[in-house]
Amino acid sequence: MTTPRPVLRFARQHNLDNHACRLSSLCLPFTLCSETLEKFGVVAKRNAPLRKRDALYLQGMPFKSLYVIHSGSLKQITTTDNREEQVTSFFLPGEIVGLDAIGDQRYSGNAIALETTTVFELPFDRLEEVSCHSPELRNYLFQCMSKELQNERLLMHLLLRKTSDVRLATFFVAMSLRFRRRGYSPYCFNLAMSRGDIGSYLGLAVETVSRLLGRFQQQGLITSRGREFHIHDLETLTRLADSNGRC
Amino acid sequence: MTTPRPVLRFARQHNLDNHACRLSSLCLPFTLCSETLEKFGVVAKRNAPLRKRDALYLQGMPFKSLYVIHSGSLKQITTTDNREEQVTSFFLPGEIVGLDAIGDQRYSGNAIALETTTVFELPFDRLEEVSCHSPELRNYLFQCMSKELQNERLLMHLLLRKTSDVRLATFFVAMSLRFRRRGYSPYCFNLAMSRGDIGSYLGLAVETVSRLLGRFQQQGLITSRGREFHIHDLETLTRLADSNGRC
DNA sequence: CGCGGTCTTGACGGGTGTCAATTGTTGTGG
DNA sequence: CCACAACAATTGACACCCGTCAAGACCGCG
Repeated sequence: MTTPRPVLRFARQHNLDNHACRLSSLCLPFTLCSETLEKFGVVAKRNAPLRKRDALYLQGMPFKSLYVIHSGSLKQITTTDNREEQVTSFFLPGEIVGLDAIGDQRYSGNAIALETTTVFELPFDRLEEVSCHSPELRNYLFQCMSKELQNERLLMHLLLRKTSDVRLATFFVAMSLRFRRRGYSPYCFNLAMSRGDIGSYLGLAVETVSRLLGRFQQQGLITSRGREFHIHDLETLTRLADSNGRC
Repeated sequence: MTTPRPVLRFARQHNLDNHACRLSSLCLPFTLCSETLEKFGVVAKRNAPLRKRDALYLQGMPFKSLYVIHSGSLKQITTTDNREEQVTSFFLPGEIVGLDAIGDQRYSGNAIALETTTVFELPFDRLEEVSCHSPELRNYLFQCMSKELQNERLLMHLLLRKTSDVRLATFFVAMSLRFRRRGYSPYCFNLAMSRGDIGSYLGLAVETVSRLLGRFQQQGLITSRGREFHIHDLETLTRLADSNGRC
């Protein structure tokens, strides 16, 4: 038979030589003083683009670098002992990938490109070097991780006791925020992930996601054509996300 | 009427003078070289004990210090815009409290003592100073946060799609592990939190928790008398926690 | 002893996962 | 360029888990 679709092209892309590149074009979630940004930039290398379904890293690989998404998007999938696959995160442009790998020095899942995606690589040993002399950078990293930890904790614990519609509404509000923060329209965006990915991320069955999308559309909250989403009533969507869930 | 039970004694305890104290007696989740431990110890101050229901800090208070539990236990409760209260974490001896506050420089919930509890205070500005000259300490902090982030992410996303029995089994297995790591028996321990706290943490109704405890007991997996738990069959409990949930 | 809070147990209904069938979309090869 | 296969998304029917409400038991504490 024909060679199976090469899901992973990690080796290939890893052999390419990278060129140093400024990060000034990245709208990072926090503001950095230009000096710190500079130092950050010195460390960053631009990698060759990933194509859809390529892996940036694989679960269990030794941790070497953090990455910042330049364009495109990633999902992180963790496989449990049980052979269950679980989407644990989505990453959009400007967001830092791999923070959860520092702890045990291994990546905690497969990072898969959802579309053509380019990233900057931040070798962690270089980061550590630089952070010796730059308190700003050090604090920046601390803040990134702490914020993510806080978000994750609160969001997940909230979602645990909420109905599917609240979960999905929360998802859209969060996505809208992330796009707004990047300077894009918070009302109209493409989500490269599949319904199945969204379901896995939110702990819902694909069918439920699909049904809810239909209902939201019927209620005039959003319209979805394929993977393009328009948000018409962000306010009630937000109210729904903040609501008790079980009413 | 009599003065209402003083739930919060933060001010009182904060006015007491603290004395410096070694952390060597703490079984931290990761091993530190003695030199780093020393430096850590220089920073630590021992605080006056908290009584049950006292708060170590309150949601929204400016972040100043991390804390390490010496004895006792804490829960962290976050109140949403909606006046919903959500238990986001439990902290046992040796564990670090407050990591999720570094990001926005404010504590993200109320830290409430579940029993008489003593903590060491680690003023963050001192930590930052010391971490300038100690790569070990810096890395240790990074690792703590990263590990917690990874745990939280995977655990929560897994729980999202699991049935109540799997959630509770997971909770017990995790607790058992945490006690074992501290050198205590993984088969017999006291959990100072109420059923309601456990339910909130796992996203389950109190009644469900109670029913499940009954079922587990009936199946010979555990026995529970009040807040004292004996684990009889950790293996099947683990298998249950790792199972698909919906079978 | 009696009160308030915590825990347990029962009955009921709605939300959501599972299974199954259909349609739409993407990508590959003739 | 079309045909076909593989995959993704939608829609419906049904069962069952679990949240809600309600009542009662247990416990600590004054």
